[in-house]
Amino acid sequence: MSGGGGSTGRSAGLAAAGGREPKAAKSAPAKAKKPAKQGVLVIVESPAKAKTIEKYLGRDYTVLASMGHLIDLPKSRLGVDVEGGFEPEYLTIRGKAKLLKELRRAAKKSRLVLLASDNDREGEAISYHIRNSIRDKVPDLPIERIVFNEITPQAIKEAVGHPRPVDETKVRAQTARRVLDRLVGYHLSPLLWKKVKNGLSAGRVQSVALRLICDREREVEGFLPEEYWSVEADFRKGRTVFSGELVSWRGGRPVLSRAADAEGLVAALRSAHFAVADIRESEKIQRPKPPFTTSKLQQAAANRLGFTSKKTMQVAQQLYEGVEVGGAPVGLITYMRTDSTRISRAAIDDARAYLSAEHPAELPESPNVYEADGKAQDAHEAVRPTSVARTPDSLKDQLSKDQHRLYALVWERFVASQMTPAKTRTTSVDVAAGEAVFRAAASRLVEKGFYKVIKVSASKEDRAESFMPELKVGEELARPALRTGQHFTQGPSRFTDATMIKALEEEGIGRPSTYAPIISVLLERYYVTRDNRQLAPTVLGRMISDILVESFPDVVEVGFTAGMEGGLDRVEEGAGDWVAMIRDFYGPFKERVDEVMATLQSYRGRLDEPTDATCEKCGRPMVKKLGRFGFFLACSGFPACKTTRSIPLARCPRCGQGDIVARRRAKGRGREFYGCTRYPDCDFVTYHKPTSSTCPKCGWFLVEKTDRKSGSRKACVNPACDYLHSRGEEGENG
DNA sequence: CAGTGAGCGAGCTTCCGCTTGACTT
Repeated sequence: MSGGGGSTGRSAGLAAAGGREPKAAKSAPAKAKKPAKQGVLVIVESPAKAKTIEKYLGRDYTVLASMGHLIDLPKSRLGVDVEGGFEPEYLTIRGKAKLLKELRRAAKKSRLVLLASDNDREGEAISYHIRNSIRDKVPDLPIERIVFNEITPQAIKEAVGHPRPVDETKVRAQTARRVLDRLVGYHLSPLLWKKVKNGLSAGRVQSVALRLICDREREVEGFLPEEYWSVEADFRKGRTVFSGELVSWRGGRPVLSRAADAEGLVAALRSAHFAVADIRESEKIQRPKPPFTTSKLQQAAANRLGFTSKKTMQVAQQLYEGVEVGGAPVGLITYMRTDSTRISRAAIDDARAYLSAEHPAELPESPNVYEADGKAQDAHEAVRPTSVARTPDSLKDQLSKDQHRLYALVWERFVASQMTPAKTRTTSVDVAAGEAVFRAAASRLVEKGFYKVIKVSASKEDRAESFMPELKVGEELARPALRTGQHFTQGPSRFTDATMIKALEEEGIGRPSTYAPIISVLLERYYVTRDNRQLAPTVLGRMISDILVESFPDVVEVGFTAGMEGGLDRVEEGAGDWVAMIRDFYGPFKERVDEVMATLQSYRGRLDEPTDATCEKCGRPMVKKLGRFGFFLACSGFPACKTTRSIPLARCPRCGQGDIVARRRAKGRGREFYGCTRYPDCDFVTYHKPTSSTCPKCGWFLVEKTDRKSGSRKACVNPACDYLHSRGEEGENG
């Protein structure tokens, strides 16, 4: 074990970080003897983790939580010495002073401090800042760093036995990351304040996310759907009916772009004989998916449960912190912010023990192993249940509906990941008729494998099974009923929470703790709207994106973060100097900022969108504006005429005079609801967002309703009307 | 399943990444 004050070393680059360089250990034993110091202080990030670890470590150890970073750049100014060596000005984060004081006081009473923040770049920085802070007050106290990648008694004890100094190269990489983000964000944002509107923001991550949404919108708008037709045949053998699709015509792929083409083909087959030409059987092995990372959890919860990323994280946090299970609160899942699919040996044993009792036939001989993604920082395990014995069913009464559904998702995914594959047998039959070939296929799950535990998380495709009668090659079939169908090619889809996070993760942009906030910030700034779960840019969002792409193309490029990460890796390997890295970027960047600031035209005032509403006071047209509380209508005669109104979403079906507008509870918080402008004369209200369509049955307007299975659909607001718009069956693939 | 109601109109804003409660200005 290295002695007290261990972590000295080459840290010239970090002198910036608060000027708290380790002083060459002064003669330590000079101090007057104090009461014998008891115990070891361990500092982790999360209080829930602290509680667990304290149990594993026993009496000699006190475990406290830092709740993330305690030291950071100031909020109200740049806080980076861009004239000098880019030294960051580090301060105690507002509101964290008390906590930091407590940590120092606890350190003073200890004989050793073990810094156990997360085993990644940010965690190293957290440890570094805490170490410096404690060292300022208690200079001679030994402070060491320990790391572990899973919360099991063995892993913790192992870690405690192998302390090391804080890794200052890693800290330098984090400093570079922090400073770069600050420089980008705090220079680009004021540019937008000046050119567009106060309060706006831009940054390395949010601006790329916005750009992706804007680029996609352009593709959606530019897409021209093309009409095409299909021909299907409903064959019959005995009592079984099976369908085949036309796949070949005169030796090639059929091209049916008009109804007449399809009908002509059907006519040509009028006198054809239908006979089985080919039968093929194939088997497909489907392996279970790896356990959840944060990103995959958010995607699955969005797709299966209709949760936003934000909601997923809120509910996951509840499961992590614990729910009363037979008296004491028990953490039901492991830490929910992770980029790893790794699973501890103990958890694998837990799953295998459960499976050998419940599903012995689906227990593989050896555990399934999921390779860590190369990019993962891997500080935590995958998201999994803390005990497989706590099945979703057994917890049903103790959890809220949302908690239960999310827990089931996590549980099923993890247990399935340690089970045998599923096997599907597909029978594909070609039926020839004249110059046409129809193909019918049926799939059957011949070995259920991991699907035995997939219930809540099963998709429609998972459940689908189809049947095919016994057939022989050459066998003649009765003339089938032929159906033609009109289709249109499907264009690109707008991003949803799920696909946005997937795209960001694939590009290495953002971290598990930031995926949900990225989407939230775009919504809060009114850059983006989320309707029917789809993310679409507002006029403002496009304007911002266009300005940034035009003026700072490299920064809002998806590859920018990857380039930064490359630089950080070199810093971490000791091959690069973080100050040089920042200087190389900042020089040209700042020059460009100044240039744009001086030359770019102002977009202020161009934000107002014309509408066809007229001001009831002066008759001038009204425009759509963005205010502190969102969009509203204002008279274009402002400031001469100060009329404002909320944006009408529909005509009130109850009184027929008022408009339905979006409202929020006092103080701006709470869920949005939609009520009549004539309140309190008319008290019509709904929590469902109005659409522009009217009900074909009763004439009231339709609203968006979220449907657990298939996303959202339109339904009539009229409680006395049962109209439900059924979604088309298109868009099934992808 | 239940759950509900102002005013916005120039002024101090903003980044990314860690983590949870919340001092009273």
